[in-house]
Amino acid sequence: MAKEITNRAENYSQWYQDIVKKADLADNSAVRGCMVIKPNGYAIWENMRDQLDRMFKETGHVNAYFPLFIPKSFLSKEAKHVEGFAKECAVVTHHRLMNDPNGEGVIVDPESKLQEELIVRPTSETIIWDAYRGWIQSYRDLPLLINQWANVVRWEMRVRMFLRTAEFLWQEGHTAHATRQEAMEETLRILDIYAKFAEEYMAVPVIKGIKTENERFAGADETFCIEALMQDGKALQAGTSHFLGQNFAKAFDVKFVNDKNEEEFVWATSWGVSTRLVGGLIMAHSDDSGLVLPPKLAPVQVAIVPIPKPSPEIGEVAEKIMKALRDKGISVKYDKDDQKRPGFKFAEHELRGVPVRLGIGMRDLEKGQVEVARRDTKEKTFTPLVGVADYVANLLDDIQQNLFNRAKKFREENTTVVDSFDDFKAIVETPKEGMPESWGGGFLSAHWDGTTETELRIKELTKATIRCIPLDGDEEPGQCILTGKPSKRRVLFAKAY
RNA sequence: CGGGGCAUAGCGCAGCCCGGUUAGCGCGCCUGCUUUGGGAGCAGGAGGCCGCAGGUUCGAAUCCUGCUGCCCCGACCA
Repeated sequence: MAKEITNRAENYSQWYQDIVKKADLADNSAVRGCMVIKPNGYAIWENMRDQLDRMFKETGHVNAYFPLFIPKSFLSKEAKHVEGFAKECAVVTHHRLMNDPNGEGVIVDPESKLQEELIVRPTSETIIWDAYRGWIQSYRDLPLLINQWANVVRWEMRVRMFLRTAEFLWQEGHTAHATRQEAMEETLRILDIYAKFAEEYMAVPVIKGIKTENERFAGADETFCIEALMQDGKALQAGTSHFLGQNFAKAFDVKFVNDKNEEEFVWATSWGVSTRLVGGLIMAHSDDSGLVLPPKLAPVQVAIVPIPKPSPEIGEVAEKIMKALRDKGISVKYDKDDQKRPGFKFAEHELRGVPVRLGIGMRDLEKGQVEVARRDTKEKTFTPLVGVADYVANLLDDIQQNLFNRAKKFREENTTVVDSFDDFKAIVETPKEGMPESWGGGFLSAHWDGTTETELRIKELTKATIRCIPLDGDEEPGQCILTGKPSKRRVLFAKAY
């Protein structure tokens, strides 16, 4: 059939792409590395955005908007920061086009060269801290808790729908604080929000941790992250929260006067999640029939399919069910297309990841029941029409929980404690039965001597990197799996997206 | 940015090696009839500058050169 998708175990990345395309989430665009997010995909992002926005506001943050363009000179003010992003910046050099004198369309007007070139933001620390200098004088101006929803551009070599695109949508929080401790608390508060969002809304279990120096955000003193495991045994960094210390305050000369009338540099954080989360959501739950969405983020939570086709009787019942569901805040769609047969609609709603499908036929009406199909397990059952809204509401909760439990069980089964480099290598390199051919090996918990040199050597030998030093990891003396040198605790390795 | 593959109707493909009338097939689309509890059947119909630009030839989807885009695998990254 036209809508068939590649088997997940056969070719994971093709499977992923098939879902993105056939569930109508996104399209490739005329510009390499950029994508068109279609209504179906954008609706998922909107749900994510709305929930996160709520959580940010509940913790005292406000939204603002800073410019897309950053003067080139700003990037170089923070040495590490420029090092991190220089290789992937789009640069605006001119501001005008003109008709080609040779009649070949338009060309860049050479007369319109900018005095100072502009960088399309890869992230906004620099332009925001330049603005903050003017906003902050006293400790009474702090903390400054600002978030922005924006697009950013990072000129990536290799792109993948949602997971890594040249332009992507995200939120970036940029906060300013009077003390180191306050800034650190903010960094961790946001990390908790991200973890809660991932687990409770995306139904994706995450490990909270600290990045190694090597994986740290350019310009940060400390980077915290949430890491999730995808169904092909590879890790996905789902969100980062950075403790920036006074690096940007010093680079942009942002000082404040404390309550003892002393001048100090401001302490900072920044944090973000992006449309990458949509990619993570797809890879965490979906199956060979298509997208599987957690009810809390699904644009359509319930689809009602008349069997065999719409009729006044069925329509009347469907209306009643829809009203009852909507009264409970459940989004529902009545599929009244009379050209398509039920089987087609079933497959279509499964492909699009609708969590619950209700089927109503004349037989059901006679018996006063509806057929209920859940997307996560594909189980079907019948429930009385009376009380169907309560039944569905409970079922949605159950699906949400089941997806999380399933993903968590998968992660637990694919997290291995390793004590020798041979075992480590074997786990990373050995394909796993029933799993995609590109199996990444899952999470590996192992000892590491704490040096970047060893980290890079392990990456070179196995392609696995240190995803994080888990926050809840216990101190446990041991020996580095590569060098045998002493280690205080285990860290989490994986092949990563 | 390196290595490999692909580019033919909206989507998926055949044809190309070995050049030769109107370029095929499946799905989708349009019309009609019959169907209808898991991707309907029949009949008719529309839809193509064969990725782009050059070249070879009487003649190019097919051969040659260059370009562009996409995919896979590496290096880089969220």
